[in-house]
Amino acid sequence: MDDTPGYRPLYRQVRDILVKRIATGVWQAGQILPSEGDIAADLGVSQGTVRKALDEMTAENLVTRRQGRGTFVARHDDARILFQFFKLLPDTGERRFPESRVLSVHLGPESEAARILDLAETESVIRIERVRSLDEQPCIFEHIYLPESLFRGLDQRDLPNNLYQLYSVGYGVTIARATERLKAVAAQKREAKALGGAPGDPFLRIDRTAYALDSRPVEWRISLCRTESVHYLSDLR
Amino acid sequence: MDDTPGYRPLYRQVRDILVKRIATGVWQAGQILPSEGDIAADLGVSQGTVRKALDEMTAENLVTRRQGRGTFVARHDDARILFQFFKLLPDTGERRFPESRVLSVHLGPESEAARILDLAETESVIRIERVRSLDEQPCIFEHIYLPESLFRGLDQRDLPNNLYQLYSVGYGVTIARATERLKAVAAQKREAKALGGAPGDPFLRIDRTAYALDSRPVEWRISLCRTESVHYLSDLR
DNA sequence: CATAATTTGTCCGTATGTATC
DNA sequence: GGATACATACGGACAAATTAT
Repeated sequence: MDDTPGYRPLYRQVRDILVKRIATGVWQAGQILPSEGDIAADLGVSQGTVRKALDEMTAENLVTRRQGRGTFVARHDDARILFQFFKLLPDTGERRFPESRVLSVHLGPESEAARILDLAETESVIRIERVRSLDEQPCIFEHIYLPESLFRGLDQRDLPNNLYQLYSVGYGVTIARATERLKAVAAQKREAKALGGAPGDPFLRIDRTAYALDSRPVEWRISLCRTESVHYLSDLR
Repeated sequence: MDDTPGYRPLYRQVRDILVKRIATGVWQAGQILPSEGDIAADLGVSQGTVRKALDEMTAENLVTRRQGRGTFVARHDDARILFQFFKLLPDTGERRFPESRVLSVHLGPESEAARILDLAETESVIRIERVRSLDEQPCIFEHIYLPESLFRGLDQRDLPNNLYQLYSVGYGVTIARATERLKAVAAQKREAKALGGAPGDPFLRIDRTAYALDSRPVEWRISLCRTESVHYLSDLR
């Protein structure tokens, strides 16, 4: 897609400028952007060019546009998380947001996490363990790793269900996209017990790396799921 | 998305017309479309409107556009299948197309498949079983169900590795998108043996329904995967 | 409640750039 | 070089939705 860094179309340069303004907090989550015309005048380009830049950003889920109202910086509200980042659904019934119960929060170096998060091996990492439930039924055992440098003090907080909103509102870190790698594995004793299964049961293991607006990896997450009555949904198009 | 069927923007009406021309074989896979200007003149709209319609179709992987050359109906070549429809990758090394070995082909009614494919319960269904390998290592046991009415004679053919290309070239059925539901399950004797595992081993079960251009379900596929050294890749954005 | 102003959505036309043949 | 086709950029006009007056 971008094999010629020597030349970037104007609308893409505009996009980069707008993304940077969001990334650096000039425009914050939920806030309204200036109108297309104002941005165009500000940057000295045509309204159509701004429009194309915003169209791209809409496709990337970075902004939402509403006719007659304006363009808004996308928020990590529950609805968005649910559709964009939470792919585990009950076999029957509605898509729901899972309840979370935190088991532990630790702090210290962790070499594997450091490698994935692109940190020095000795850098401190926040490690969270929690169990998530759908319909009062525990079904996900989750290990989360964060660079402490980006989320200082997060380990002292009461952790909400929707972590990505906390990253955004509390630390100015916006998760823009993620990559998940799935495997089927045999349940360990501890996870099995927490989810009401038996050791050796087949569990779905989701290995997620999440990236911020500037494309840096900022969260590593391992989710072990008991998929008796839930499934992972993937749309191919 | 389409909550007001009373009004469709012009560019979307144009899109629908163009999709129908592909679906009915007026323009076939791999063929070049008329230029934007010619289509615009033909339909009596501006070139910009045709452009927006084609932009949408590009995003849906229905056509590919190449500057200086033209717009082409997307083909189900190996590269496209590999990226759009085959999400299972080796843990280390390159993305590769799996080899396939057909175990059996049967023909007859099958109530569960009929339900998913939206057929009458008595309608005949083609059922294919095959094993797929990555790097000489069998890792997928696959059950495939097709409506015989759409694919008459397919059960008598030599089945190629790339089935979607056969659907397209041989039967004019273009797979446009698919939905996959993933679970972790315990391996059955037969599947385990075929893939070199043991009964009870955790296998990844992929339940796929694939839809044609007109949004009708035309293929149901269950893939059981031994994910020892491969994983399912899902990009969230 | 009606009207005006604002903002995005759609549609059109034109000119120029870039890639391909 | 020339012809063709898509890509980019600009500008204008009207429609539809929302908000302020």
